[in-house]
This record gives sequence, structure tokens and C-alpha cells, in this order.
Amino acid sequence: MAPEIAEQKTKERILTAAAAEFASKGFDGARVDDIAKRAEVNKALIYYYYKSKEELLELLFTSMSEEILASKPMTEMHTTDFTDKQSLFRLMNQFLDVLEARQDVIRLALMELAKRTPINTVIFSIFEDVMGRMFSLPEASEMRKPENKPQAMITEFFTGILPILDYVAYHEIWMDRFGIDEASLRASFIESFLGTHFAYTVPKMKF
Amino acid sequence: MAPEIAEQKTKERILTAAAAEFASKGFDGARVDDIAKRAEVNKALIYYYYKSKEELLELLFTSMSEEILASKPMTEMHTTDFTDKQSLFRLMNQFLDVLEARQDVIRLALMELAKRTPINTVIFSIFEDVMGRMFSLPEASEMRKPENKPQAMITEFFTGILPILDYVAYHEIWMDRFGIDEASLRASFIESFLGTHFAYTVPKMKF
Amino acid sequence: MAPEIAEQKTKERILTAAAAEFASKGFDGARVDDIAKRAEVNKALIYYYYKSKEELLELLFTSMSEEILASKPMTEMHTTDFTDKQSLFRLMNQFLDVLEARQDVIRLALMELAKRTPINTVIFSIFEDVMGRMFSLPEASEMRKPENKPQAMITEFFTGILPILDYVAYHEIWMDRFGIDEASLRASFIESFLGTHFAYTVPKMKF
Amino acid sequence: MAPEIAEQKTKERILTAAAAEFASKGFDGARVDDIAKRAEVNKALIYYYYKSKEELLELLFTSMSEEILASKPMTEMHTTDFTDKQSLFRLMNQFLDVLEARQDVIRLALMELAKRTPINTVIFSIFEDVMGRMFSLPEASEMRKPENKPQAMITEFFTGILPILDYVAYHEIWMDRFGIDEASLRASFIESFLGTHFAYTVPKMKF
DNA sequence: TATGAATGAGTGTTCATTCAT
DNA sequence: TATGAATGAACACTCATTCAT
Repeated sequence: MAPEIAEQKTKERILTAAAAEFASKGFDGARVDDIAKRAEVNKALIYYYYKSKEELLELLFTSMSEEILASKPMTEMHTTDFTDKQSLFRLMNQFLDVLEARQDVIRLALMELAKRTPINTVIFSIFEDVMGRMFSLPEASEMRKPENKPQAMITEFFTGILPILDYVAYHEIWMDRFGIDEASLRASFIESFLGTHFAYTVPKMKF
Repeated sequence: MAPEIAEQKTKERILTAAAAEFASKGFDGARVDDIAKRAEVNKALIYYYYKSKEELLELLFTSMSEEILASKPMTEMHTTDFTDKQSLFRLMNQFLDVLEARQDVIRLALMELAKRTPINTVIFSIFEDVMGRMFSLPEASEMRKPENKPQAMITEFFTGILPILDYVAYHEIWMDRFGIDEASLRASFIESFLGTHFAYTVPKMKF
Repeated sequence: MAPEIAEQKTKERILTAAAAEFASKGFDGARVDDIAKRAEVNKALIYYYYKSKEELLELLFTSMSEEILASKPMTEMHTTDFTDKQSLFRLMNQFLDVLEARQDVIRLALMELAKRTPINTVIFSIFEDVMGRMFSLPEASEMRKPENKPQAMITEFFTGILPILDYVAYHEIWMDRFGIDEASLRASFIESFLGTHFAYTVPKMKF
Repeated sequence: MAPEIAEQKTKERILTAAAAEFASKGFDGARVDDIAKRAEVNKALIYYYYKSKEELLELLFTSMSEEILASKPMTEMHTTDFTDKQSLFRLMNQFLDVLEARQDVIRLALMELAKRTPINTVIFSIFEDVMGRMFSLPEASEMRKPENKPQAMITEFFTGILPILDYVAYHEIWMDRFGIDEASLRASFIESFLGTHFAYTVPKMKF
């Protein structure tokens, strides 16, 4: 095995472990010791690869952000027919797949955002990027082009992006609490989401 | 001044300070020292009145929960005409007033809920209580009576309760980031909320 | 009820509670809070009556010491016929009664003595007083008058006083551990004690 | 130097320092800070090697117990001629050597035992082990085989084991107080012990 | 006498980080 | 790359003692 590969694997394992620990206990509640244990590496090795606990958080945020923005549903959004419920359903499914793959970090990002003076506002960065793409969607998408941009942003953030992130962050707890399987929950959520957010923002959507 | 009153004040001040510290740094990130400083009391006094840092969190959660459920908009919900946009607007405004008075603790509750194995699920408790009230609303409220309860709950949670709590938790950051005043932001949010969630759940609402 | 009487009672109750707490957890392990709880008084009241936790210990030691040295078996020792087993048995029983009434403090004194640099050496004070009385016993007592005083003191301390104090301190644990009743244990102990210590120091004892 | 040896040294040094601090101030009176200072290590290092202050105490007790029970005088007891004063003297000397090497922990064990509800009863464990060996001594040892076992145990505990432990625990204070050298004190103590305890339990001993 | 409130100095323990190898 | 050992600075919590009434 080439040494770079071994390094890569170890280095990556640490980041994955950090994400899991941060998501399960919050950044402040997580312990570097536990990250090391979970990654099955010596604690000091974490500091060989990374500068600090803080850096792990930042790397996690940027990589999550990049992954999401480079994902298929994100880049291919402009080819979607927003008036077709089937297409929207497919798009939402793809999007949720991408987000759920990084749900650890999304949870974390939400926790950080909830603090009064959040240092990390990845969620806003992603949101702003997404908004940019939306405003450049072709006319064919038939999305409501509101008279004022602030209103559109507020709608998109509080009834669009956030409910989706909330779903990603909280769906497992919901499954546990109400004993429902993932597939049904997701289908129901998308149904609700289409009926509320998309029905409002894409008035011409055909149900 | 009667001794009970003096005690009340100090004891209460600690709880308030705790809410602020927790909301600004998260439960694990908050320091008892800082709570003491903010409340302007001796640190040991905190332990004279409360058992532990943990207990502060729990008391905060239960009192918030009780306050919300006993609030005017909550108890008078069944007298609201859900088909009248004006009434809904008024109800939402009242509700947001109540929630914003406790936004510290709501923020906290959201952070806790985001952890993989959240110990505190006040939000679910409140949600379940609210759902109970909703299902017992009079026919006249004209709310969509969905064929299956799980779907209704999912809609209510992910596109109803959560966006509202998100608004309460994140509106200040939004104001900071996008330089918008509170009144406008709230008006816009309610507008979006009525157009999405209520338009869906109260089909007969007259715009 | 005259005020002095009430005071006496409360003040005394504190001392008794202190003895119990000290005996059960050691001086350093005992908490002033627990003493107050046990005495059913306000914690601050302890400091109204006594200067400090330390003072409680000292008062306990001096009162115990005085009580023992003024006790009947102590003052009437010189009238005992040491050659008569019955008389010795009776004397030992009286002595153990006196000591057991103060076993809390005796336990404490032993704990303190075990520390490398014991501040409180009540046990030595008592021992030295007892030695003085012994050396002034009438010839009739028939106690062995050893050629050298140090040897006599060593015998008296390590095979006389200490086993008795040990019995007082540990007999309850013994009862618990070996399921024996107090009367049998005491009878057996005295039997052993007469057969060992007294058989040696009073050679003319008639069995 | 092999790493295990370096580790051993530091780890061991902590335990030794703990024994000294505990013995000099009692378990509750001892400070982890002082243990660290005495061992010349960083306080946190103590928790790197050991779980808690409590664990230090327990390890001290078990190692002391094992050492004593595996010691030469203990294992070779059955080859001793109990009727020969010289042999007994030698045995006692060996035994005291072993015990004095661990006098810190013995002191500690006595302090713990004196508490009303002692958690650590190592002394009883050792005692019971010793009793087992005694009852299996060959006939040739000529020890008194008492009609009833409880009586034998009580004799052995209160006039045998305890005076010996007391000697180990208190002989240094005695030396300080009465200005006697160790050799003389020990010789006198053994003399007294043979004349009392052994004279009673080994009636055929030739003086 | 009695009490609820308050406090300074600790107390055991933890933690992110660094060192030496 | 990897690790066991080590550390300084906290950290939540406790305690004997005092204050104000």
C-alpha cells in the first residue's frame, strides 16, 4: 500500500469521526479523545494532521458546503421542469440524498447558527449561493418572480431551505419517536413541502 | 422589601443569565462562571439555589414550555377564524410575540434537538400538545382534515412549527446579515408563512 | 421554658451531631451542613455557638477526656482487687460502659492519632493520666511492678489501653461482620483481655 | 531506558506519594494537588494513570494486602516452632519488618476502619486470611485449640492482630513522644506481646 | 437566638494541546 | 507517521465561614 493512501485514509477517518462526534454532542460537548477513539488513531496524531479542534469544524463546513454546491441536483437544477410534480419530486429526492449524506455536518451547522453570535454561518453562504442560482433560473422554470427580492429571500429561507435542512437534521429523531420508516417519512415530507413551499413559489405547478 | 421578593429576584436573575449564556454559547460552551458574572452573583450562590448546570437547563425548558402552552394565542386559538387572513395575521403576531419573549430557550431547545441523541425534546412535547389542540379545533376553523394523521403531523411539524421556531431563532441573525428591520422581516415572514403553510392547511382561507 | 435551658439543649445537640458526623466520616470528611441537618439547626447557628469546625473537635476531645477520667471505674480503680477475676470482670464492664458512651469521639481520636503528625493526641493524655494512677495503686493490687518504667508503659499502651479502645471503636463492625450479639462479644473480649493482658500484668490473679 | 521502566517509575511515584499524603492527612484531608507536588508530576498526569483519588486508595489497599499475605513470615509461619521464644521473637521481627514497610497504608486502613460505616475493610480481609492459615497450622505448633471458634477469633483480633497493627501505626508517635529509639521500642513491644498474647494462645511456650 | 442569603478559596477532575521519541 | 507521556488552564461543583436581618 502506498504511504499516501494510508495517510489519506487515516486523515479522512479523523474528519469523519469528528463529524460524528460533533453531531452527536455539539462542538463544545465533543471531546478530542473521543474523536481519536472513534477514528481509532492516537490522539496526538490528530494534531499532526490538523491544527486544532476548531480547524476540524471549519474543514467540515467548507467541504460540506462545496460538496452540496457541486452536487448533481444543484448543478442540474436549471434543467428541471418546476411545473411538473414528478420532476420536482425527483429533484427533491436527489437533493435530500445529497444532504443526508452530510447530515452530521448540517446538524452541526444548525447548532452553530442557533447561537446568538454564530461564528460559522455556512448555512447562509450556501443559502446565498442557492439564491443566486435561483434568480438565474430560466423563465421556463415558472417560478414566481416576486416584486421585491427581500420577500423572495425570506420565503426561500424560512419556508424553503430551513424546512429542508430541518428535515435532514431531525428526521431520524422523528422516526425514532413516531415509529415511522424512512421512506414513508420522506415521501410525506416531500408531499407537504410541494404542497406548501412549491405551491406558493411555483404557482403554475400542475398537481 | 419582603425577603421572598429579594430571593425571587436573585434566583430569577440567575435563570435569566443562564438562558442568555446558554443561548449564546450552547449548553456545553456556556460557563457557570459567566452565568454568575452576568447575573452579578457569587458563583456558589448558583449552587445554593440550583442543583447543577443541568438543572438550570431543565428548568428553563419546562418554564418555557409551560409559558407557551398557557399563552393567550395558544389558549384562544380555537376562537380564531382561520379563513380570515387578518385574523390569522393577528394570531401569528401574537404567537411570535410569545415565542420571541423566550427566544433564548427556543434556540437552546433547537440546539439540543439537533444532537444525535437529544436528551431534551421539549420541542416535541410542545409540538404534541399543539397537535392535540389542533385536532380538536371546531369544524368552523376550516382546517384541512387530512385522511391520515401521520401526514398531517409531518406537515404541521416540518412546514408549520419548525419554520416558526426557526424564525424566532434566526431572525436576529437575518436582521444583522441583511440589514432589515424587525417589523418588515416579521411582516414578510408571516406573509410567506400564510402563503405556504396556511394556504395548504386551510384551503378555504380568503386572500 | 427558661431560655438558658433551650440554649443548652440546642448547643448540646450541635455537639452531639458533630460527634456523630465526625465519627462516621472522619473530621475532614464530615460537613458542617450535615452536622446542622443532623442537629436540626440552621447552619449559621453553629457559628453562633462555636468558633469553627475545628473547635467542635477540640471540645469533643476535652469533654470526652474529662468524662472518662472522672468516671466511676476510673476513680474507684484503687479499691478494686486485681487478683480476683470477678472484680476485674466487673471493673472492665464498667470501664467499657463508660467508653462506649463516648465511642464516637474515641473513634475520632484513634483516626487522628493514626495521622503521621497528629495534632490531637488526647489518647496519649488520657493514657498518661491512667499510667499515673496505676503507678500509685496500693501494693494490694498485686500488679507487676516492672523493673523499668518504659517497658511497663509500652505493655500498658499496646496490650492494655489500645486493645480496649480498639474494642470500643471496632466492636460494632465486628458484630455486623460476624453476626454476633453485643453481650457475647463483650464477654468474649473481656475473657481474652483478662487471659492476655491481666494474666501478664497481675501474675497473682486467681482464675 | 525502556519506556515501560520510565512509565513504571512515574506511575509508581504517584502511588507512593498518595500513600504518604493519605497517611499524613487521612483520605479526605489529603489533596490531589499535594500528591502531585510530592510525586513531582503534573496533577493531570495522576488522572492519566488513575481513574480517581478513590482508585488510588483502593489500589493501595489491595497491593498492601497482597504484599503482606505473600510475605516470607506469612508463608513460612507453619515452619515456626511456636513453643520456642527465640523463634517467636524472630518471626515477630520479620513480621513487623514487612508491616512497617507498608505502615502508611496500614495507618490508612485503620482510619477507614474507624469510620462508622467503613467502605474499606481490608483489615478484616487480611485478618480472615490469617485466621484461615492459623487454623491449619500443624499440631506441632502447640497453639491453644479453643473449644469455640468465635472466642478464638476475638482473641486473635483484639489481642493479636490489632495490637500489632497499632504498634506499626503508632510506634513513630510513641518514639517522638517518649524519646525512645526504634530498636528498644520494638524489643519491648515484642516482649510484651509474647508475654500477653502468645503466653495465652501458646500455653506450652518456654520462656 | 435564629435564619436565608451570600462568598472566597478551594477541590477533584477534565480538556485541548504539546513533547519526546 | 505514530505514540505514550506530559502539561496549563480551565471546569463544575463544594465548603467553611460570614452577613444582614
